[in-house]
Amino acid sequence: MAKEITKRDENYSKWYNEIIQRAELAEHSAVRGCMVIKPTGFAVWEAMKAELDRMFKETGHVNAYFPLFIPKSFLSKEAEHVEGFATECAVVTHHRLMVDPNGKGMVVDPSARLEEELIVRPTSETIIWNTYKDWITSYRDLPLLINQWANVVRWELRTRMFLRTAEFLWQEGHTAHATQEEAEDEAKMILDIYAKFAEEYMAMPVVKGVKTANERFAGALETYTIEALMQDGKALQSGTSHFLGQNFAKAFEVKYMTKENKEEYVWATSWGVSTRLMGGLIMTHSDDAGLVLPPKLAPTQVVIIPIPKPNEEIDAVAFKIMADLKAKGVSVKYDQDTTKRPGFKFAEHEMKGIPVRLGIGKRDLEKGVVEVARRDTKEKSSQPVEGIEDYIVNLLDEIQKNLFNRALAYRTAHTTEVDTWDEFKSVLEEKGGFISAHWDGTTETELKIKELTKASIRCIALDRKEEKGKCVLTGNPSEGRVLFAKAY
RNA sequence: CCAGAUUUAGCUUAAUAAGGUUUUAAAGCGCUGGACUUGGACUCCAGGAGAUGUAGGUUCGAAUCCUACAAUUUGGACCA
Repeated sequence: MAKEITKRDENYSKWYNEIIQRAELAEHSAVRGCMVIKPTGFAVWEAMKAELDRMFKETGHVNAYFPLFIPKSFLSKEAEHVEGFATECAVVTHHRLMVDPNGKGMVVDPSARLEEELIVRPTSETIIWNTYKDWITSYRDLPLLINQWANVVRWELRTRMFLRTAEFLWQEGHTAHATQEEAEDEAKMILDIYAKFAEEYMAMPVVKGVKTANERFAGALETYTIEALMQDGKALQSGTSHFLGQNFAKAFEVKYMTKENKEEYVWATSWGVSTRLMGGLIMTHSDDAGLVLPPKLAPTQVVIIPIPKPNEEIDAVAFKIMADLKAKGVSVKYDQDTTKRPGFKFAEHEMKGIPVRLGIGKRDLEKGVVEVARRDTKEKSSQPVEGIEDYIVNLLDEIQKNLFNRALAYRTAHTTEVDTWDEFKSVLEEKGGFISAHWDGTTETELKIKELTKASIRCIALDRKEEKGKCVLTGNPSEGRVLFAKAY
């Protein structure tokens, strides 16, 4: 295996794939478009999941589980919804195999055809709303705030590790409310949770916004999104929260009795983030030396390396430091492998993104210090063994902040206001990133711009300032700027 | 799904511009055992295992040429 990985500015896609391989996050499986998430990668996902789950529960949501299979007829009950997913569904048609009468191996038993074909869920709105119909009869049953952690399948034609795979893991929240306002508030609150999670835990700055009609979830009245900017200047839609209005309630006849004894349709939301966040995490922070993980999500936050190899004296100090760190809630590993040299270990743990490395050698011990190397800046310093645990706790915090600030600075530097079409094209071509420009509000213009430049409207930022202007393409009046970018 | 590229052992690569001499497909790394080693992927000794993506075709003879399929990959179309 080569020592170095491909550099970001040489071939970003290749770099991304190599990081995943070398950091042992995931690998391709024997099934086309599906990946194996390896223990290291899954540990990061579990850390993300644990925090998100906590945040959902804190705001009154509960977990449940709905079936993997959805009767085909369910999917077609909401017209826009089915249209959005029809082209990427895996369909179960049979339930039995038999020995091939003409040869070796197994074939599908033609007599075992299902009466109604089943769709492997691409998302669960339909099966869930079919269920909610029975659960909701009174205003007393509302709001209904349910989340599920599940896998879904979307038959993608072109896949990329974590960013777009045929099967992926996610959470999908599905809520029912008595009033429109309550449902809209729910969708926005979840967006806030997503943004908070992305920024505080993933150290990934995001723009909160709403999608244009064209980019909206199939079946939603409003789609809120968090958009992040990757190091290659492309945007990543990282989480979405949808206000579904009464579309699904009407399609599945979900009505409740108000206090006034009147029958009303409920108001709905759905929202989700997926293992795609892993892709965002990798691309936001990592560098040409490998993966960089923010301390709050790193399965191992500190690694201790004995130089040149473990001995009694070094072990004693290492175990003491480990115990002190563990007592402070820091996850730490002591690399006692005697078959690898320190230099190899340094590079290996850098590749895997461990935030802090401690090196302990005889010379260090004589001086009562250890070497502390931080992954984000690659800076090294000697620190006294005495009180090292407090130093590390602060350092982890500092690294977490630095990663966020660094990513934010990148995004700020790569968000460009443009007012002319020529400028739009040249910035997109030469610099990339978000382009903040006026848009006349029509789908027609949006599609035209996409056709001409491949840039789409990522979102209309929630905090954008009102500002009269002229559409960058058509010159028609505009109420404010929107964010354009090429996207994953 | 469209266009291009790729596919030889766990990984990386070799096998003359050209199908054939000992091609009985070669090697390095990794693996196993040992030595050495106080700061960046060493070095040395010993050991064992391992491959031409799949299916056809051309040929006296195919890793090498052709076709199809598959997977991967880059760019695109499509896509919450």
